[in-house]
Amino acid sequence: MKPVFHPDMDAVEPAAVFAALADPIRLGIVVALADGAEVEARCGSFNELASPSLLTYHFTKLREAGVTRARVEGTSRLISLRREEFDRRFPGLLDSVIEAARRDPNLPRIPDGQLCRA
Amino acid sequence: MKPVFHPDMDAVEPAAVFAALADPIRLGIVVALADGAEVEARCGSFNELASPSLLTYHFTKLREAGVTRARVEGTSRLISLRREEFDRRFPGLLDSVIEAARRDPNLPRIPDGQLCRA
DNA sequence: GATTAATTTCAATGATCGTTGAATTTAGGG
DNA sequence: CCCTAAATTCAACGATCATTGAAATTAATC
Repeated sequence: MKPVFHPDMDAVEPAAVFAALADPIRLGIVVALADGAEVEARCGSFNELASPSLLTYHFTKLREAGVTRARVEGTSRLISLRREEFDRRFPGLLDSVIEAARRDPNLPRIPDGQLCRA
Repeated sequence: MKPVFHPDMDAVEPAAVFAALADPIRLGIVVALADGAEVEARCGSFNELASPSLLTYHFTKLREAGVTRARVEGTSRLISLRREEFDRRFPGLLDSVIEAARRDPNLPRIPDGQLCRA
């Protein structure tokens, strides 16, 4: 498995972050990761948001914007928010983003307990 | 002068807001409006960020996303942030957005005192 | 009413975006 | 070693994006 690229948080530009958040599916992923019981989630947990191929595309966008992290484990990938690092770089931003997105009625949601790391 | 459209703040979607903020020039406009001495600014105040034609395009994006307001006065248009309304809808978001953008070293800046409404 | 300054409109461009589907990689279990 | 599950890669598509420049609008001023 080839290593996954994660940008230096200091090199992450605000405009790039907002570009990553400018999509309902990606916002849905962020909210699910923030609200889910598990800190890490398999890509497959999001299968009802989009096709696997499209999910890979969206995960890449989020990861390259510094929002998420990906960890390889066997044939799975575990996705999580880069909470602490991101908050240090952009204090308060992720919280208000999540709070804003959480109230959006027509964001794609994934049922509770469907996020798993196993 | 034909009236300018402003969306109902309740109808503004988070993803659309982030799309509006996902551009350096528009972020520069938002920061300038937030930090400038004048609450309202003429479009022409931003002439060194982009051509007039391109500025119109960017102002439209910001306005349709609920971020800014435009008021017609004579041959000019006065741009301002929709602060209170926006904050009521998305508490804390604009503040952390501006704070994040303010620290971006390669955002286009407009010199202090160059914003004017006259 | 002609002139001028501020801004918009419009058509055109190349670039990027979100999406699809089919083919490929990778790793674990029989 | 084969099979299956999980996810990526790749080429293609139409849609939207940021940008340009030339032409049109609009209103204050002479």
